[in-house]
Amino acid sequence: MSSRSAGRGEGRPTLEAVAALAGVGRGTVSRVVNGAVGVSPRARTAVEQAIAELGYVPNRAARSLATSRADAIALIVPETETRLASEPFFASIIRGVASEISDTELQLLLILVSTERERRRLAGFLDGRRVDGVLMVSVHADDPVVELLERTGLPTVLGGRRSELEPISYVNPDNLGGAWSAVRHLLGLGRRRVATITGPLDMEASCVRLEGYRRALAEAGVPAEAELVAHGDFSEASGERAMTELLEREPGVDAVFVASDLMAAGAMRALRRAGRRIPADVALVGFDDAPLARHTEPPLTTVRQPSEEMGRAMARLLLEEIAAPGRSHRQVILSTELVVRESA
Amino acid sequence: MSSRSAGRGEGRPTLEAVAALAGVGRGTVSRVVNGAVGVSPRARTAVEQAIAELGYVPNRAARSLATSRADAIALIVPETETRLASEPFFASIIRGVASEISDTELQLLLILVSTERERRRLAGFLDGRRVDGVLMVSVHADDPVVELLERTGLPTVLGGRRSELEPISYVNPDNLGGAWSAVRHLLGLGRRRVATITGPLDMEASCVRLEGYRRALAEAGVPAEAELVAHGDFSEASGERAMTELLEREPGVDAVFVASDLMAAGAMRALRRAGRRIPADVALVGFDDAPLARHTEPPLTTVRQPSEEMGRAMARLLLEEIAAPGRSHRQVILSTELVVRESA
DNA sequence: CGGAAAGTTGGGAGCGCTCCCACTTTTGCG
DNA sequence: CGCAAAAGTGGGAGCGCTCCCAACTTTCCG
Repeated sequence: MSSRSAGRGEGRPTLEAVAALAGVGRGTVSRVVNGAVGVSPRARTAVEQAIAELGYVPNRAARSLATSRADAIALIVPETETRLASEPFFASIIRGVASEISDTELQLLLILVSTERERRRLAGFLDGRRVDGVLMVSVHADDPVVELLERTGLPTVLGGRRSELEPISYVNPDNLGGAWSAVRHLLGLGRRRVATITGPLDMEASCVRLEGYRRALAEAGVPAEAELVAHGDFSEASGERAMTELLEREPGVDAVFVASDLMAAGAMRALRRAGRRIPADVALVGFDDAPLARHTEPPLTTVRQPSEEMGRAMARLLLEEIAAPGRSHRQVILSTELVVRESA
Repeated sequence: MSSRSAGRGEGRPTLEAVAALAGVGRGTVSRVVNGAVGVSPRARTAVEQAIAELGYVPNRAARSLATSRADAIALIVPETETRLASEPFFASIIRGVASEISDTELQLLLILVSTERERRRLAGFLDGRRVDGVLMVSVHADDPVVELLERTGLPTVLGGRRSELEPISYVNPDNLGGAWSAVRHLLGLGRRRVATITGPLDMEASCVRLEGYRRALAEAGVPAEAELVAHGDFSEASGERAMTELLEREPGVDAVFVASDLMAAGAMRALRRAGRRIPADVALVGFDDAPLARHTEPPLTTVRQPSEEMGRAMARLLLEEIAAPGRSHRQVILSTELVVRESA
C-alpha cells in the first residue's frame, strides 16, 4: 500500500524513534502525544514534525499495559444476530450509548454471545482487561455471562435488571407502571376479557409487565384468569403463536396487552387470519413504541419506553463507574408513557 | 464481588506470582498457560493448582505487547444503528463470520462508524493494533474508512468491492449475473415496460446490478429508457419513494427489478397504494432473498445472494491473510440464483 | 557404564508505553 | 545582578507477558 513504513507491525516507528528524530527525550514525546502541558513550543514543534515524518501512531497495547486502561467499552448482547437485527430496541440502545460516549476517547465494541464457546472466548477477553467497562442488555435471570462479569470485577451496567435486588448498577424502564397503564386503558375502553402475551419469564421485564397487567385487573375488580395469559419470547413469530393459542382457548377475548411491539405485530397477523377486526373485535396494546408500531395496520397503541435514553443513561452510569470505581452500584428508572394510536 | 483478588486491577495475580506459588519459573507457567508441550506432569499440576488458587488470568495487553497479536478482529459497518438493524443482510454476514471464526481464539468486535468523530476514534483503535484484521461491509466508493484501512496496513477483507480493480481482498456476490437473470425472467414473462430501482450509486453493487438490468434489456432488444430508472438507497422508505416516482413518470410500467428486497417491500407498498396488483399489473423482482421476501404479500420473487456464506468466506480470507501476511490480495465471487415466488 | 540425545526448566531480554523524579534552563523579582 | 521559583526535560523503572537460550536432568543405546 503506501510507504514501507506501513506494512508489517515490526517496522512501525516507536516513541523512541520519534524522540531520536526530534532530538528530545521519550518523556517529551509522550507529553506531546498525550496533550500534556509543560512542553516548550520549540520542542512541541520538533516532535510534531517528527511524528508526521515517521507516521508515528502510539501502540495501544503498550499504553494499555502501562496505564492499565483499555480505552474501550463493550456492549454485550447475549442474543443471536437474528434477534439483534429484528429487535429495534437494540438499535436504539446502541444509538444512545454511542451518542453518550461520543465525546470520550472510548471505542464502543459490540459483542454478541450466544454459544458456550463464545461465552468462553468472551471470558478471556474480559479477563484480559481489554475493555474498561461493560454494558449488557437483554439480561436473562440466570445468564452465566452476568456471573462472568461479576467475577471479573469490571465496571458494569445492565440494561434491565434481573430482579428487584439487583446488585449491579442498572437502568430500567418503569415496566410496572407501563403495563399497568396499558391495561387500564383497555379496561377504560370497556373491555372485560383482557388477555396478555408475556415475554420470556426468565426476564424481569416480562414478569413485571405481567404483574402490572394483574394489578390493573385486580384494581378494576376483574378476576385474573390463567387462560388469558399466553407466553412468547419477544419475537414476532412467538407473538403470532401466542395469539393463536389465546384465540383457541378463549374465543371471547376482546383485548390483549402484548409485552412487546414485535410480538404485537405477530399477534395482529394471527388476529387478521382469524378474521377479527382491530380494534373493533379485539383491542391491542403493545410495549416499546418501536418504529414499526407506527406502520402496522392499524397503527399500534403502545407503551413508549425511552430506549435511546436508556442507552444514554447506561453509558453515563458506566462512565461514572469507570471514573470512580468501587463506589456502590446505582440505578436509574426511566418512566414510560402510553401512546394511543388506533389499535386500542 | 467474590474474593479480594478479583476487585481492582492492581491486585490481579501475575504470571510471576503463579510461578512463585508453584515453585517453578515464569517460563514453565507460560508454557502451561499456552498449552505448549514439554512440561513435566509434575510441574504442570503444580502450576495448574497455583493458577486455580490464585484465580490467575493472563493480562491480554501484556500478551499483545509481547506477541504483537490482538486475538481479535473487527467487523466494521459504516452505517447507522438503524440501518444495521433494518437490513437483514448485515445479520447474515455477522452470522457467517461468527460461525467461521468459532473455532479460533479470535474475538469478533462489531464496530459501527457513521460520524467523523467515530471515524477518528476508529483510526486510533486500528492504528493501535487492537485487532489482527478487519472485515468491512457496505463499502461506499470513496469511504474514508477504507483509506484508513489501507494506511494501517492491517489485513483487510471487504464484503463488496469498490470497483473492478479493487486492490484489497474482497468477497462479492455475482451482482451482474443476478440482476441479469432477474430481468430476463421479467422479460420472459412478456413484460416490456421493465423499470428498475437502484441502490445508492456510490456502491459498486448498485452500479453492477443496474448494468445487469441494461444488458438483459439490450440482449432482448428492448430499448433502455432513462425514465425507467429510479434511485434508492437500499432503505424501505427509499424504495417506496422511488416506486411512486416511477409510477408518476411512467404509468405504463409493468415490471420492476428492485436492487434490494427491503426496497422492494417499500415499492410494494407504493404499488398497493396506487391500486396496482402484483404481479398482474406490475411484476416485481427483488435482490437478496432476505427473510422478509417470504413474508411479503405476495411473496417476493428475488435474486438469492448467499449472505451468510459471504460472511464465512470473508472470515476465511481474513484468517488466511492474517496467517500469511503480505501475500497478494484475493477475491471470491459467489454465485446468485433467482428464486421465483409469486410477485413475478 | 559412559556419553550423546532428548526432555525440562529458569530466567534474561525485550515488547512500547507512562509515570515520576531528578536535573537543567528559564523567568521573575527584590 | 543574584537567587529562588517556575518551567521544561531526560530517562530509569516498571507494566505482565512471550521468546529463546543456556543449563540441568533424565533417558537411551552401543
